[in-house]
Amino acid sequence: MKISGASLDLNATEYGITLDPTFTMLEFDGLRVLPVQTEPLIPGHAPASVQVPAPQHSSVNLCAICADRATGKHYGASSCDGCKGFFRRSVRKNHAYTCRFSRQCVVDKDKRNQCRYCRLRKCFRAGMRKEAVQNERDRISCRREGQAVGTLTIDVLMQAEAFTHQNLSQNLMRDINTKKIACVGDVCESMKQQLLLLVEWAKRIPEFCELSVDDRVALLRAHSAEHLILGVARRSLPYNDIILLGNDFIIPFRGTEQEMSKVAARILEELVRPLKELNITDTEFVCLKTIVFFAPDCPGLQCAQAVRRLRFQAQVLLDEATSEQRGRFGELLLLLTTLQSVAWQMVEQLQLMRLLGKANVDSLLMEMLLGEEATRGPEALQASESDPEPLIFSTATESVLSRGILAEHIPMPNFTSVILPVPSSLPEDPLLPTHTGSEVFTHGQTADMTRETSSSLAMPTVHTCL
Amino acid sequence: MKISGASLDLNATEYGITLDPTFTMLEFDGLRVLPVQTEPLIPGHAPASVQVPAPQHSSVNLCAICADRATGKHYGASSCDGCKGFFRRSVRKNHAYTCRFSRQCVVDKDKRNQCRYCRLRKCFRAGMRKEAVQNERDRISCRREGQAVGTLTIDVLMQAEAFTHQNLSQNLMRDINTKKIACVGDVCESMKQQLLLLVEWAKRIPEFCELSVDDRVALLRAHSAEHLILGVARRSLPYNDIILLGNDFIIPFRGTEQEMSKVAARILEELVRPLKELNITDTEFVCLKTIVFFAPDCPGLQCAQAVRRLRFQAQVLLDEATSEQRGRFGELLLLLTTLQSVAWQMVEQLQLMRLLGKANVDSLLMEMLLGEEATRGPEALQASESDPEPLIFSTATESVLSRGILAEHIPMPNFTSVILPVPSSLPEDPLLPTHTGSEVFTHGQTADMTRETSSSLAMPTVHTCL
DNA sequence: TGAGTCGGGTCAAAGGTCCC
DNA sequence: AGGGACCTTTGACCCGACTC
Repeated sequence: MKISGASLDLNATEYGITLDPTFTMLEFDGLRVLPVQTEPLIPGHAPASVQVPAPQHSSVNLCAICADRATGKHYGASSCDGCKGFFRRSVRKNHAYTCRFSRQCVVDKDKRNQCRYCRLRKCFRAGMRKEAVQNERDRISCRREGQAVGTLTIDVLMQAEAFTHQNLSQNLMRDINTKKIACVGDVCESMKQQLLLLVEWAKRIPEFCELSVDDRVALLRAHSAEHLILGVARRSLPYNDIILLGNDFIIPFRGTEQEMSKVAARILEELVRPLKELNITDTEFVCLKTIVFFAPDCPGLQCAQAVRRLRFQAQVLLDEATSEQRGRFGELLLLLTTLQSVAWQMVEQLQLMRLLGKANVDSLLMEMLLGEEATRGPEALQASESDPEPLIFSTATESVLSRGILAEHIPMPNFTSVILPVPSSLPEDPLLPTHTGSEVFTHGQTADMTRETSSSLAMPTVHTCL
Repeated sequence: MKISGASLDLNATEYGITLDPTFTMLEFDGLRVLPVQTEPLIPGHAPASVQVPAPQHSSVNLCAICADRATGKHYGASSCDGCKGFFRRSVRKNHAYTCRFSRQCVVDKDKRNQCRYCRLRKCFRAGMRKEAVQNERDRISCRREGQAVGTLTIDVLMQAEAFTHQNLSQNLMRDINTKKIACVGDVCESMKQQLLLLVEWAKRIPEFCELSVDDRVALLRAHSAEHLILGVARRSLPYNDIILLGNDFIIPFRGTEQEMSKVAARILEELVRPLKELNITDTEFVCLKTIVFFAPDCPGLQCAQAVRRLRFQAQVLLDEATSEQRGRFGELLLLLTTLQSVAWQMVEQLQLMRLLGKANVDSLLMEMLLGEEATRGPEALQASESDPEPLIFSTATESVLSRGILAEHIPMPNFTSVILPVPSSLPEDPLLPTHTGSEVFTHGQTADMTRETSSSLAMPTVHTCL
């Protein structure tokens, strides 16, 4: 805050009392030696117009303190740069000088640095006002400092994202009209691919890799449905009323299977459309994705506080990435409630279709989307819950219900599994060769990829992917 | 002028951590403007686009960035000449500033030159647009409108909120230990009270009253569960591990009925705890509530765009109410996904208990929370759906499932009802006499209130409440 | 039409920088 | 550890096209 209105007054008083009892700023306004010149200035016209006692080197051109060449009026007095700087520094730092002699030192160009007390006094007497010295301002120089609130950076997130998009440009090449309409099986295949990519994406975030295995698994399980929806919505941004899957199939707004049409319509209407209107950038997208990913309320999280910090960093990054447009940050964040709603509807739909035998849901989807372990049926899961609440239904339908919301907050039981090594930092080359990437993720080679990524076990689970 | 050499250091200490140096403000080019509204605003009324929390005097004359005297609207925000020039120079020269502190510097008349990063960011947040800065002297013929935020104000929201809290202080008087533990019936009673209060709250927002009846009903139905949870979380903030209902019953963290304990635990853990940590203010609370309320994705909404604008205004108000603390706005908004999750779990739990006969769910709860009309069973609702999708289950269990998520986006069929008059603007005295309020909402008089509020029909519905 | 608004621009006098 | 020559930024003020 403002220090020393008081101390400066004290300072001035001190000068006034010891030297010149009549010394005050107001009086100086009156008995100013130099003309106070506040008349309307004509632009381009020198302010020296009025008072011209001496022809050439009028006093306006001379420093009123030391008679050096003046560079203009400063703080109320025509002065040189030296006296200007001296006055500013003295006032800013609230310096208290003392005269070693009898306070009658000559202050001129040569001797102005011999007595700071007398120089400052002459500044005041020449009309300089301490009020004209402003607050310290921002630095101009371009040297950079300051550091991050956390370690999460846009760069890391963008690189992780780039990895999952090596097939995107290829898809864009092909005409959208030549793509085939997806059946339920195609959708499931695409989801599986994307979930594996999500795991790979996460593994490229060093902060994720530093978490415990259980927490990594918990995070991957918790909001995978949102990530699928978010990803598909982003991929579909360039098109109209068409959802483009990761394996190059499409879901049109109309004319698809009933089971998928509702979710598809909501994706297009409630997510793709707003995202189009916002014209979301890549930076914003990865921030949103990261915010969804580091979900501190995720059930069974051991280190929820660390996850909360990471999400905080991510949302601050998004805030900064959007700060040029009022309301944009909020609009993007509010899309997450919509995303959650659509994702849950998709999960319920999937669960329903699985129970009706309309969809062949494999173990990875079971674990990450439906929140169940592939090796067990829903009954086994229920039996393993520690909650003593009596079972209300024992039919498969209960599973639909409980998977939706209730069971989301039942911690998964740990089970032994093979954990593949996790990189402790970013790999030397975070991007796989483009060739491999585009080949692996092309439709028709899904099985290869699955086998490749989870090689040590026949059955893919989140644990084995890590 | 005042001297404040120490202020920066003070700030630095206060802010603590600092942030990423690589950030630049002006790296984006083609950002579009948000939910574009070109609606005709009342000329001459031009509400201050942004206003500082406190003053209610003519904020139109104050600079939205630094609160200096404004010289008019510049680049989309009411601002002073200094901020006008600063914004133009920054945009023209494509400056990239860096905050030396933690990007939450105070920007006011005295300190506006201390951090150009934070000043520029505040310019954007106040509504200034890069596009409004022209390159040369040639003017763009089309005189762009100043993007006014809207008519929603903190004052109106706070007054509406005050109405619903007339009984709060009374409750606080009584010792928390003397309160009784709620049974399921008490919870349902409390919910009904609170839902009626929600209707009254909404009716005190002029912008709500200007919507069509169908839209008003749709909004009230859409997120009532979230409002119940949000309200109960806020009411419980002063206590530890105890949920305080509106009718003065309590739900302890442990020792309540199984059906309620899970939801109660999540409310305490995932909502009350973070809200305590954030120490949410009343202003922030009403903004959050309003954001939840004006849900543009709400099914069956005719005028979704208007609702979107209102939510936009509300989130900008929240942003401004939180702008002094970095990350706070985002943390508050992210609580809404948690709120949604908890609310849905509560609805499923309630649905379950209703089906099991454990809870006596009356018609208002049915309509607002479970999304069904009281006069019909679930079968009737399904039969009225226009969607030709074949029924999969015809048991009551299907209803549980579909109510959860699927049916949320099935538009409710219209039905004739009695509509009580809606005030077209704020009533002369927006607050009912305290006497009436505190009596009506005291526990034990719920039946009276219900009868009073929906007097024209024996059966309360949202329509009749309006 | 004439006052009001909001783009543009200018430049005195603030500021900061950095070698001495 | 200042001093001061030299450069940058600020903002009060003005102009002019356009609107009401």
